[in-house]
Amino acid sequence: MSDRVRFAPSPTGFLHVGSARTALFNWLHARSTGGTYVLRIEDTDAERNRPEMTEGLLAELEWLGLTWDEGPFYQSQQKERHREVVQDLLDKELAYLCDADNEPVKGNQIKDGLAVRFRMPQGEIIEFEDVVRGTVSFATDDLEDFVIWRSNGTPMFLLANAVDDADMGITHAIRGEDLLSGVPKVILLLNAMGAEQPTYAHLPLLVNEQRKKLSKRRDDVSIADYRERGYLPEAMVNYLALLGWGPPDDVEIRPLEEIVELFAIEDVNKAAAFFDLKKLEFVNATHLRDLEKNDFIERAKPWIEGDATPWTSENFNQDRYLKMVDLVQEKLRTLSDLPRFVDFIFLEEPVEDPDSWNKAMVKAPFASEMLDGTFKALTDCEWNTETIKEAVTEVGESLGIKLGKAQAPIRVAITGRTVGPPLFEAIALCMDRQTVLDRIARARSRL
RNA sequence: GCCCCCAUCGUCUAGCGGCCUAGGACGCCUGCCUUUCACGCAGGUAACACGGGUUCAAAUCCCGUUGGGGGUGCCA
Repeated sequence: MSDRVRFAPSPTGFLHVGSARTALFNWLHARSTGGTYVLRIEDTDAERNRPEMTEGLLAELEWLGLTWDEGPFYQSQQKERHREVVQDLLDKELAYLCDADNEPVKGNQIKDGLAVRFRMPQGEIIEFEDVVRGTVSFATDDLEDFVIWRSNGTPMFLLANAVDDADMGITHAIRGEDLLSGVPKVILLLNAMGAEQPTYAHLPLLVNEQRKKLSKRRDDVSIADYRERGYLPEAMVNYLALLGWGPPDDVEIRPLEEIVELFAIEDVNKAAAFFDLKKLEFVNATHLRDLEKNDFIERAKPWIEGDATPWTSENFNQDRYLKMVDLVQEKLRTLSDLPRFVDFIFLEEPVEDPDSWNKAMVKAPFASEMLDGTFKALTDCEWNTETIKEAVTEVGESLGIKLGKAQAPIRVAITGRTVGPPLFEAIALCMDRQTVLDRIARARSRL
């Protein structure tokens, strides 16, 4: 029989990077073993459960390419089944009723206003084999009776989780280590139901710089935010796969299809992993660079066409943009970097970066001579990359400075920044002479 | 407090008793290239937490210590 795994998030309204990693590892296990990947929404907490909360979750999973084979199933729809199991446990006296003060109440019938607690056996050792952690064991003496049915008539997570996994024939429970200590209770529940227990695999937690579990409150954990900040889904899953697992051939940057071939849940390691934005940026930049040009253009559209662009749609020029793509694609770390690499060709005046101005103009004693000389040289030269480069080079040489330094004031005058695309190509291909001369003159007048 | 888990460069990892004077990647530093750079290339920095065992041999096995994390809800 083939493996059945599930990703079982609670509907918190967005997809967390830690959850995404769990989803990914489940998905990888299913795909690499020919198993089935089920999506189940654990929405037993009625107060927090609103249908729109799951929409974003599903959208982000699809964006990442982690599509499911079955589901989404909603745990809340199994309520009657859950009730049946709880009642059965009451009948067998493996559970008991209790009131709001946790005082036991006589009776063996589920009743509104009363919760149901599972009776923890004494003197037992619960032991299980975790695929990533090895043998793990708990003494029931350290565990307490726990609620399986709320007084408001809804099942608790442990109960619903155990019942649903059993009913759905889940063979492998792959999830975060934060759920490890709940396992003995689930095993007790499964035993009481006479159900088989799945194989467990507890993934190492994703942590922040303080080595604490990534949290919604203090850390950037929303997959949607990363999407909006210009990260590619293939980069996200690629990076996430590297947290807690490593490719046997040391090739880290690669497509998901290859990771599927190499992945094995047994190879996942135990230690918590720091979510390193720097490395994510590197992975993203690499995937961005590897994009075929048309694909890049397609993916970049939201950053080029929306209302949020620094230029107006009338000033945008598609032909010039397409020429710029060749010059900037390899330099970007995220797609959100794109606008500021190309904005100067579409704006009336370049955006002025104060640091750049200070560095290339104020602190460079030759800045005004460079601007004057270049203005003159560009007034009547031919308009192509080589002649423009030559002109700037010559002006620089006449002042005794190399091109690297000489181009800086020109770059800042025209683009507003010291960092940007190759300057002469951008000017020759995407700007007209008058605009360039105007910008040089304007910068000169401000020195 | 109690229970559970974890421990290789700053970070992510390779290593599963000898191939390890510990490999790769990110970051950082240096140099080269050069039209800036967030591109490329070549180098460099840097780790087996500590203490006991076991063994001819330990990063790899065992025990302890220390450190870190997680869990201990009528949240999931």
